[in-house]
Amino acid sequence: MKNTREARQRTQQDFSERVWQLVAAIPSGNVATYGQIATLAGSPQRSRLVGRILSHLPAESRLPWYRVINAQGKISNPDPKRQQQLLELDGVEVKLLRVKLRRYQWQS
DNA sequence: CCTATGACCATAG
DNA sequence: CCTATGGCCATAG
Repeated sequence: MKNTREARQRTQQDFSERVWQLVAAIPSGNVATYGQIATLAGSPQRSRLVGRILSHLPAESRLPWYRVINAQGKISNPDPKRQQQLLELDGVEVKLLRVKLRRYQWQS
């Protein structure tokens, strides 16, 4: 298995596509964690990259990025107000930027 | 190459 | 509950 720049980019592209696919599959009313998405996408170590990928979505994207929060159940988006509002439209309770994972975490 | 910086995470105190 | 720490990975300078 050669390790060319192209090959590396391809695997990262694959990862991104899986992330998009998985995020799109999170049902309304549920949330997932960055680590959960990374694990389901096949790379448990890349939770950080999941956040990066979501942060780079085009503004007009219809992907429900706001359904992804951190492992503590907390919104870690630097601009959390919009995310909280969108989650509440889903019927998810948010208190002090926090969601009860026990209740809302996506059981994939 | 090295350092700094993230929408992260688990663990320890 | 909080902060600190070490680990992780990709990108930018």
